[in-house]
Amino acid sequence: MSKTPIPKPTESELEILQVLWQHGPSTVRFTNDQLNQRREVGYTTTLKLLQLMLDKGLVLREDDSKTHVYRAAVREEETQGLLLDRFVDSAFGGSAMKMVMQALGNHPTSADELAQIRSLLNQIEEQRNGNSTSKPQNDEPA
Amino acid sequence: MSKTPIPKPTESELEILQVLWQHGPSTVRFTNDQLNQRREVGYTTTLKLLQLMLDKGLVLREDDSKTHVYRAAVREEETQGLLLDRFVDSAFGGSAMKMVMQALGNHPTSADELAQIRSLLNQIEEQRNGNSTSKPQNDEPA
DNA sequence: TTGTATCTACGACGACTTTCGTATATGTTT
DNA sequence: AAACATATACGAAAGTCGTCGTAGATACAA
Repeated sequence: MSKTPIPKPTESELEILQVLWQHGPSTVRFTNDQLNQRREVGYTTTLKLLQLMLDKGLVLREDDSKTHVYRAAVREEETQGLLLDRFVDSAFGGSAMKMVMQALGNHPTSADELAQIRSLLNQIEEQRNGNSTSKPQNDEPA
Repeated sequence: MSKTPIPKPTESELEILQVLWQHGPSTVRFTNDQLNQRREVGYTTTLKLLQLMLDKGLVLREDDSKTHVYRAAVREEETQGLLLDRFVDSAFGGSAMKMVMQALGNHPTSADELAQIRSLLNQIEEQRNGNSTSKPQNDEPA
Protein backbone atom coordinates (compact mmCIF):
# COMPACT_ATOMS: atom_id res chain seq x y z
CA MET A 1 0.00 0.00 0.00
CA SER A 2 2.99 2.30 0.23
CA LYS A 3 3.44 4.55 -2.76
CA THR A 4 6.84 4.20 -4.28
CA PRO A 5 8.96 6.94 -2.71
CA ILE A 6 10.67 8.05 -5.86
CA PRO A 7 13.34 10.62 -5.08
CA LYS A 8 13.20 13.64 -7.33
CA PRO A 9 15.93 13.35 -9.97
CA THR A 10 18.23 16.29 -10.49
CA GLU A 11 18.70 17.84 -13.92
CA SER A 12 21.77 15.80 -14.72
CA GLU A 13 20.09 12.65 -13.55
CA LEU A 14 17.19 13.44 -15.79
CA GLU A 15 19.51 13.70 -18.77
CA ILE A 16 20.69 10.21 -18.04
CA LEU A 17 17.20 8.89 -17.50
CA GLN A 18 16.21 10.25 -20.89
CA VAL A 19 18.97 8.20 -22.45
CA LEU A 20 17.92 5.06 -20.62
CA TRP A 21 14.27 5.59 -21.42
CA GLN A 22 15.00 6.13 -25.06
CA HIS A 23 17.62 3.44 -25.65
CA GLY A 24 16.93 0.91 -22.95
CA PRO A 25 19.58 -0.69 -20.72
CA SER A 26 22.96 0.84 -21.44
CA THR A 27 26.57 0.69 -20.39
CA VAL A 28 28.30 3.67 -18.86
CA ARG A 29 30.25 4.08 -22.06
CA PHE A 30 27.18 4.21 -24.25
CA THR A 31 25.34 6.54 -21.91
CA ASN A 32 28.29 8.86 -21.79
CA ASP A 33 28.58 8.86 -25.58
CA GLN A 34 24.95 9.83 -25.85
CA LEU A 35 25.35 12.67 -23.38
CA ASN A 36 28.36 13.91 -25.27
CA GLN A 37 26.25 14.41 -28.35
CA ARG A 38 24.66 17.33 -26.54
CA ARG A 39 27.45 18.59 -24.29
CA GLU A 40 30.88 17.62 -23.03
CA VAL A 41 30.87 15.30 -20.02
CA GLY A 42 33.72 13.25 -18.61
CA TYR A 43 33.39 9.49 -18.47
CA THR A 44 33.87 9.26 -14.73
CA THR A 45 31.29 11.98 -14.24
CA THR A 46 28.66 9.86 -15.92
CA LEU A 47 29.85 6.84 -13.99
CA LYS A 48 29.55 8.65 -10.69
CA LEU A 49 26.11 9.94 -11.52
CA LEU A 50 24.93 6.44 -12.36
CA GLN A 51 26.37 5.13 -9.11
CA LEU A 52 24.56 7.81 -7.14
CA MET A 53 21.39 7.07 -9.02
CA LEU A 54 21.81 3.42 -8.12
CA ASP A 55 21.97 4.37 -4.44
CA LYS A 56 18.85 6.49 -4.78
CA GLY A 57 17.04 3.70 -6.53
CA LEU A 58 16.59 5.59 -9.76
CA VAL A 59 18.36 2.91 -11.79
CA LEU A 60 19.15 -0.77 -11.53
CA ARG A 61 22.24 -2.51 -12.80
CA GLU A 62 23.43 -5.90 -13.91
CA ASP A 63 27.04 -6.69 -13.23
CA ASP A 64 27.10 -10.18 -14.64
CA SER A 65 29.82 -9.27 -17.05
CA LYS A 66 32.77 -7.08 -16.34
CA THR A 67 30.97 -4.11 -17.81
CA HIS A 68 27.91 -3.06 -15.85
CA VAL A 69 24.64 -2.40 -17.56
CA TYR A 70 22.25 0.18 -16.12
CA ARG A 71 18.57 0.51 -16.74
CA ALA A 72 15.93 2.92 -15.49
CA ALA A 73 14.16 1.85 -12.31
CA VAL A 74 11.49 4.50 -12.62
CA ARG A 75 8.97 4.77 -15.39
CA GLU A 76 9.04 7.72 -17.69
CA GLU A 77 5.48 8.93 -17.31
CA GLU A 78 5.46 8.43 -13.59
CA THR A 79 8.59 10.48 -13.13
CA GLN A 80 7.44 13.19 -15.46
CA GLY A 81 4.17 13.37 -13.60
CA LEU A 82 5.99 13.82 -10.34
CA LEU A 83 8.16 16.58 -11.69
CA LEU A 84 5.21 18.22 -13.36
CA ASP A 85 3.38 18.45 -10.05
CA ARG A 86 6.31 20.11 -8.38
CA PHE A 87 6.80 22.47 -11.25
CA VAL A 88 3.20 23.53 -11.51
CA ASP A 89 3.29 24.18 -7.80
CA SER A 90 6.41 26.29 -7.69
CA ALA A 91 6.14 28.15 -10.96
CA PHE A 92 2.41 28.43 -11.50
CA GLY A 93 1.17 28.54 -7.94
CA GLY A 94 -0.48 25.18 -8.38
CA SER A 95 -2.62 26.03 -11.39
CA ALA A 96 -2.06 23.38 -14.03
CA MET A 97 -4.55 25.24 -16.19
CA LYS A 98 -2.44 28.35 -16.34
CA MET A 99 0.53 26.28 -17.33
CA VAL A 100 -1.25 24.45 -20.11
CA MET A 101 -2.55 27.68 -21.55
CA GLN A 102 0.95 29.16 -21.49
CA ALA A 103 2.42 26.10 -23.13
CA LEU A 104 -0.14 26.10 -25.90
CA GLY A 105 0.25 29.81 -26.41
CA ASN A 106 4.00 29.94 -26.50
CA HIS A 107 4.96 26.82 -28.39
CA PRO A 108 4.25 26.29 -32.06
CA THR A 109 1.71 23.50 -32.29
CA SER A 110 0.95 21.60 -35.46
CA ALA A 111 -2.57 20.98 -36.66
CA ASP A 112 -2.10 17.32 -35.98
CA GLU A 113 -1.11 17.98 -32.41
CA LEU A 114 -4.08 20.26 -31.91
CA ALA A 115 -6.28 17.43 -33.08
CA GLN A 116 -4.62 15.10 -30.61
CA ILE A 117 -5.37 17.44 -27.77
CA ARG A 118 -8.96 17.83 -28.85
CA SER A 119 -9.31 14.10 -28.88
CA LEU A 120 -7.93 13.91 -25.36
CA LEU A 121 -10.35 16.59 -24.21
CA ASN A 122 -13.22 14.57 -25.62
CA GLN A 123 -12.02 11.50 -23.81
CA ILE A 124 -11.82 13.35 -20.53
CA GLU A 125 -15.30 14.76 -20.90
CA GLU A 126 -16.78 11.40 -21.73
CA GLN A 127 -15.17 9.79 -18.76
CA ARG A 128 -16.35 12.57 -16.52
CA ASN A 129 -19.93 12.12 -17.68
CA GLY A 130 -19.72 8.37 -17.42
CA ASN A 131 -20.87 7.94 -21.01
CA SER A 132 -20.21 4.75 -22.90
CA THR A 133 -21.37 6.16 -26.21
CA SER A 134 -18.99 8.32 -28.14
CA LYS A 135 -21.73 10.63 -29.31
CA PRO A 136 -20.91 14.15 -28.16
CA GLN A 137 -23.63 15.99 -26.36
CA ASN A 138 -23.72 19.68 -26.98
CA ASP A 139 -25.77 21.06 -24.13
CA GLU A 140 -26.86 20.08 -20.72
CA PRO A 141 -30.56 19.19 -20.71
CA ALA A 142 -32.89 21.92 -19.53
CA MET B 1 17.38 44.11 -30.06
CA SER B 2 18.82 42.36 -27.06
CA LYS B 3 16.41 40.03 -25.38
CA THR B 4 16.04 40.73 -21.69
CA PRO B 5 18.58 38.51 -19.96
CA ILE B 6 16.36 37.39 -17.14
CA PRO B 7 18.26 35.16 -14.77
CA LYS B 8 16.39 32.00 -13.91
CA PRO B 9 14.87 32.33 -10.44
CA THR B 10 15.44 29.53 -7.96
CA GLU B 11 12.54 27.85 -6.21
CA SER B 12 12.73 30.06 -3.15
CA GLU B 13 12.96 33.14 -5.30
CA LEU B 14 9.88 31.99 -7.15
CA GLU B 15 7.98 31.75 -3.91
CA ILE B 16 8.80 35.36 -3.24
CA LEU B 17 7.93 36.44 -6.75
CA GLN B 18 4.53 34.82 -6.39
CA VAL B 19 3.90 36.98 -3.34
CA LEU B 20 4.98 40.13 -5.15
CA TRP B 21 2.97 39.27 -8.24
CA GLN B 22 -0.10 38.60 -6.20
CA HIS B 23 0.07 41.44 -3.69
CA GLY B 24 2.13 44.07 -5.43
CA PRO B 25 5.02 45.99 -3.86
CA SER B 26 5.70 44.69 -0.37
CA THR B 27 7.97 45.16 2.60
CA VAL B 28 10.24 42.41 3.80
CA ARG B 29 8.01 41.97 6.80
CA PHE B 30 4.87 41.50 4.75
CA THR B 31 6.56 39.17 2.30
CA ASN B 32 7.92 37.09 5.13
CA ASP B 33 4.52 36.91 6.77
CA GLN B 34 3.03 35.65 3.55
CA LEU B 35 5.69 33.00 3.17
CA ASN B 36 5.11 31.88 6.72
CA GLN B 37 1.54 31.06 5.90
CA ARG B 38 2.88 28.13 3.93
CA ARG B 39 6.06 27.20 5.77
CA GLU B 40 8.40 28.50 8.45
CA VAL B 41 11.01 30.94 7.22
CA GLY B 42 13.19 33.30 9.22
CA TYR B 43 12.90 37.02 8.66
CA THR B 44 16.53 37.49 7.72
CA THR B 45 16.26 34.61 5.30
CA THR B 46 13.59 36.43 3.36
CA LEU B 47 15.58 39.63 3.60
CA LYS B 48 18.69 37.97 2.25
CA LEU B 49 16.77 36.40 -0.59
CA LEU B 50 15.29 39.74 -1.56
CA GLN B 51 18.71 41.35 -1.48
CA LEU B 52 20.11 38.65 -3.75
CA MET B 53 17.17 39.06 -6.06
CA LEU B 54 17.87 42.76 -6.16
CA ASP B 55 21.41 42.06 -7.32
CA LYS B 56 20.15 39.68 -9.97
CA GLY B 57 17.65 42.22 -11.17
CA LEU B 58 14.64 40.10 -10.32
CA VAL B 59 13.17 42.79 -8.08
CA LEU B 60 13.40 46.54 -7.61
CA ARG B 61 13.19 48.44 -4.37
CA GLU B 62 12.33 51.84 -3.04
CA ASP B 63 14.23 52.97 0.01
CA ASP B 64 12.64 56.33 0.44
CA SER B 65 11.49 55.51 3.89
CA LYS B 66 13.43 53.57 6.46
CA THR B 67 11.61 50.40 5.51
CA HIS B 68 12.37 49.24 2.00
CA VAL B 69 9.65 48.24 -0.39
CA TYR B 70 10.33 45.59 -3.00
CA ARG B 71 8.44 44.92 -6.19
CA ALA B 72 8.86 42.39 -8.98
CA ALA B 73 11.08 43.50 -11.84
CA VAL B 74 10.06 40.63 -14.08
CA ARG B 75 6.62 39.98 -15.40
CA GLU B 76 4.77 36.91 -14.37
CA GLU B 77 3.96 35.42 -17.74
CA GLU B 78 7.37 36.15 -19.16
CA THR B 79 9.09 34.41 -16.28
CA GLN B 80 6.77 31.47 -16.35
CA GLY B 81 7.36 31.10 -20.07
CA LEU B 82 11.08 31.03 -19.52
CA LEU B 83 10.84 28.40 -16.84
CA LEU B 84 8.42 26.40 -18.88
CA ASP B 85 10.89 26.21 -21.74
CA ARG B 86 13.63 24.96 -19.50
CA PHE B 87 11.36 22.48 -17.85
CA VAL B 88 9.98 21.04 -21.05
CA ASP B 89 13.53 20.65 -22.23
CA SER B 90 14.92 18.87 -19.22
CA ALA B 91 11.96 16.77 -18.18
CA PHE B 92 10.17 16.09 -21.45
CA GLY B 93 13.05 16.09 -23.89
CA GLY B 94 11.76 19.25 -25.49
CA SER B 95 8.30 18.00 -26.33
CA ALA B 96 5.77 20.52 -25.06
CA MET B 97 3.08 18.31 -26.51
CA LYS B 98 3.96 15.41 -24.28
CA MET B 99 3.88 17.68 -21.29
CA VAL B 100 0.49 19.16 -22.07
CA MET B 101 -0.99 15.73 -22.57
CA GLN B 102 0.43 14.60 -19.22
CA ALA B 103 -0.87 17.67 -17.46
CA LEU B 104 -4.36 17.24 -18.85
CA GLY B 105 -4.34 13.55 -18.10
CA ASN B 106 -3.08 13.75 -14.55
CA HIS B 107 -4.79 16.80 -13.15
CA PRO B 108 -8.47 17.05 -12.52
CA THR B 109 -9.86 19.53 -14.99
CA SER B 110 -13.23 21.13 -14.66
CA ALA B 111 -15.67 21.31 -17.53
CA ASP B 112 -15.24 25.04 -17.62
CA GLU B 113 -11.52 24.71 -17.96
CA LEU B 114 -11.89 22.18 -20.72
CA ALA B 115 -14.05 24.68 -22.55
CA GLN B 116 -11.40 27.34 -22.07
CA ILE B 117 -8.79 25.14 -23.63
CA ARG B 118 -11.05 24.30 -26.55
CA SER B 119 -11.56 27.97 -27.12
CA LEU B 120 -7.84 28.53 -27.13
CA LEU B 121 -7.35 25.71 -29.61
CA ASN B 122 -9.90 27.31 -31.90
CA GLN B 123 -8.10 30.60 -31.69
CA ILE B 124 -4.81 29.02 -32.58
CA GLU B 125 -6.27 27.20 -35.53
CA GLU B 126 -7.95 30.28 -36.86
CA GLN B 127 -4.78 32.28 -36.64
CA ARG B 128 -2.87 29.53 -38.37
CA ASN B 129 -5.36 29.43 -41.23
CA GLY B 130 -5.62 33.17 -41.45
CA ASN B 131 -9.40 32.95 -41.15
CA SER B 132 -11.41 35.94 -40.11
CA THR B 133 -14.66 34.00 -39.71
CA SER B 134 -15.24 32.25 -36.44
CA LYS B 135 -17.23 29.43 -38.05
CA PRO B 136 -15.69 26.17 -36.99
CA GLN B 137 -14.93 23.63 -39.69
CA ASN B 138 -15.63 20.11 -38.65
CA ASP B 139 -13.95 17.96 -41.26
CA GLU B 140 -11.42 18.27 -43.95
CA PRO B 141 -13.16 18.23 -47.32
CA ALA B 142 -13.00 14.91 -49.14
C1' DT C 1 18.60 60.47 27.61
C1' DT C 2 18.19 55.82 27.91
C1' DG C 3 16.02 51.79 26.67
C1' DT C 4 13.35 49.07 23.28
C1' DA C 5 11.70 47.62 18.94
C1' DT C 6 12.50 47.12 14.15
C1' DC C 7 15.14 47.54 10.24
C1' DT C 8 19.28 46.58 6.94
C1' DA C 9 23.87 44.65 5.98
C1' DC C 10 26.99 41.01 5.99
C1' DG C 11 29.44 36.81 6.79
C1' DA C 12 29.40 32.02 7.31
C1' DC C 13 27.76 27.28 7.65
C1' DG C 14 25.63 22.95 5.91
C1' DA C 15 23.39 20.44 2.31
C1' DC C 16 23.31 19.24 -2.27
C1' DT C 17 25.07 18.90 -7.13
C1' DT C 18 28.34 18.38 -10.55
C1' DT C 19 32.77 17.52 -11.86
C1' DC C 20 37.01 15.10 -12.24
C1' DG C 21 41.64 12.99 -10.67
C1' DT C 22 43.52 9.01 -9.13
C1' DA C 23 43.82 4.29 -7.51
C1' DT C 24 42.82 -0.29 -8.51
C1' DA C 25 40.97 -4.35 -10.80
C1' DT C 26 40.31 -6.93 -15.04
C1' DG C 27 40.81 -8.34 -19.47
C1' DT C 28 43.54 -8.32 -24.11
C1' DT C 29 47.34 -8.29 -27.20
C1' DT C 30 51.96 -9.02 -28.53
C1' DA D 1 54.94 -12.28 -19.06
C1' DA D 2 54.75 -7.41 -20.02
C1' DA D 3 52.46 -3.65 -21.79
C1' DC D 4 48.21 -1.67 -22.77
C1' DA D 5 43.29 -0.55 -22.90
C1' DT D 6 39.25 -0.16 -20.36
C1' DA D 7 36.31 -0.83 -16.26
C1' DT D 8 34.86 0.43 -11.45
C1' DA D 9 35.46 2.65 -6.88
C1' DC D 10 36.42 6.46 -4.15
C1' DG D 11 37.59 10.97 -2.43
C1' DA D 12 37.54 15.58 -2.85
C1' DA D 13 37.18 20.26 -4.99
C1' DA D 14 34.11 23.90 -6.63
C1' DG D 15 29.77 25.98 -7.16
C1' DT D 16 24.99 26.96 -5.79
C1' DC D 17 21.23 27.41 -2.57
C1' DG D 18 18.88 28.12 1.61
C1' DT D 19 19.44 29.30 6.26
C1' DC D 20 20.39 32.11 10.08
C1' DG D 21 23.32 34.67 13.70
C1' DT D 22 25.06 38.85 14.73
C1' DA D 23 26.32 43.61 14.25
C1' DG D 24 25.09 48.19 13.40
C1' DA D 25 21.69 51.85 12.13
C1' DT D 26 17.40 54.32 12.99
C1' DA D 27 13.15 55.63 15.02
C1' DC D 28 10.23 55.96 18.96
C1' DA D 29 8.66 55.71 23.87
C1' DA D 30 9.28 56.32 28.78
